[in-house]
Amino acid sequence: MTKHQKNKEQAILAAAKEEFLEKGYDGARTTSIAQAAGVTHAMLHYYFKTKDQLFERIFMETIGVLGQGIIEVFTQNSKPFKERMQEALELHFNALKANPRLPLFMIREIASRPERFTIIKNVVGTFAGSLLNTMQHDIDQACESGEIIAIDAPTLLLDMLSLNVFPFIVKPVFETATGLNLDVESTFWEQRMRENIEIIMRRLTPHKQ
Amino acid sequence: MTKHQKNKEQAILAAAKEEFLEKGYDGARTTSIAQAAGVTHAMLHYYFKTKDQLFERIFMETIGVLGQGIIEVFTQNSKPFKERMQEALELHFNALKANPRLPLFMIREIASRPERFTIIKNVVGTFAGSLLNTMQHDIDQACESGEIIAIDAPTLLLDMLSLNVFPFIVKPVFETATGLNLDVESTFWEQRMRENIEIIMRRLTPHKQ
DNA sequence: ATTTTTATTAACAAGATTGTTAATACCCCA
DNA sequence: TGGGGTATTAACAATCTTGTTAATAAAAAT
Repeated sequence: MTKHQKNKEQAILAAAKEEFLEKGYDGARTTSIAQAAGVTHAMLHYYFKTKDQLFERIFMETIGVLGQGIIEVFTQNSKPFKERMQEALELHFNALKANPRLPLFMIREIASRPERFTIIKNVVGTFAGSLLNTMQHDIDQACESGEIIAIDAPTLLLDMLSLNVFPFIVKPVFETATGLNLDVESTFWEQRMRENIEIIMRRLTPHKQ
Repeated sequence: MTKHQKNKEQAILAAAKEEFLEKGYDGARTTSIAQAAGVTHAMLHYYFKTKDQLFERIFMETIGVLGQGIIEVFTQNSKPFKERMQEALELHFNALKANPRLPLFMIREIASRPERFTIIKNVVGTFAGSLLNTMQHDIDQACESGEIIAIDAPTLLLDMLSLNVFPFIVKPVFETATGLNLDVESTFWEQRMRENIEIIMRRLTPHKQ
């Protein structure tokens, strides 16, 4: 681990992340990654034997972010349910805002070559299982106390994910279609987060008609 | 247009649609398409000069479905706003259910090579513009009569799209992660559609607290 | 029936893309 | 200072992929 190596290896990783996130596995070119990293493409194969290996590395390093926020909030128990829900939505949304291209990247890769990702079966499977258990338990409790109306945990989770994740997925489409850049429309994301919270709160709150 | 030709050309188109939807432009192989269609790959280039041309054809033939339902309902004016909203959600959701892989396909392609799709700038741009105008007008009207609470048309449209489209986008991820097949879980989609309608209704309805 | 157009095939060509290798430079430590 | 490992490079090789072409078959037209 000399000084030389670290720099170049890091440069390759950074360039690879950029390229894979942008173009996907199939669209990415190892030569293009090497060029962007400022190294010969033989160097790329020196540090990472194959394109697959390099991809795997990037994929595994980035997958954790997707459930961030939601998971944290539901492993620590305090506060009323709706407050925690609101916090979960905020944390999750902000995690996505910091990594806006991740959701599409994950979905695209898994959809293109599902057979490749049998690993995530275990990861996601057990993780989501325990998250849903906790959620359902908390829901039932909040429901009994009259804080919220009844709802399935999987249904609620999909509601939350749909609202929070989808805007980031269509971001490129929207920007291509309108020519606008959502990130400079500084109020957009703030507004969107508030809207999502509003929707979920209204979904959960018992209303006297 | 002899008998020969039509069969093979159709076979190529069908195989191409399957391949492009499954693997995306970059992952698709013209040889693989030709093979699936049962023709030599020279034939593919005979009917469709290039891979690009074949892709363009598929893309244009399928893009129309995405806004289906929502557009129809908001170009014909009758019934109260919430009823029309419900109908729009149902029609749109069913259009997606009939073409479940389309949303991810579109998003993936546009995200990978936005420069290629400057065409859609005009199509989507003008289309969405007029749709949003109509929607906003109807919203304002329903709002004045006290049927619903105030909301921006773009906000509401993104709410609807998030809820309706996202489940189809994560379908492959979900199925890879769980090993389940959502289409045989016959109640899932029906349930999801009802949930989306419920959410939007609650979002729009003025509640006496 | 003969000519002309269309469909089809097999073989080939150009270029891109991933990956290897053998030679060379660099660095650290004894 | 010199030896052993690590880093780096340029050149090469194999394969894959798209696209062409020239020859042939089939169909249509006159």
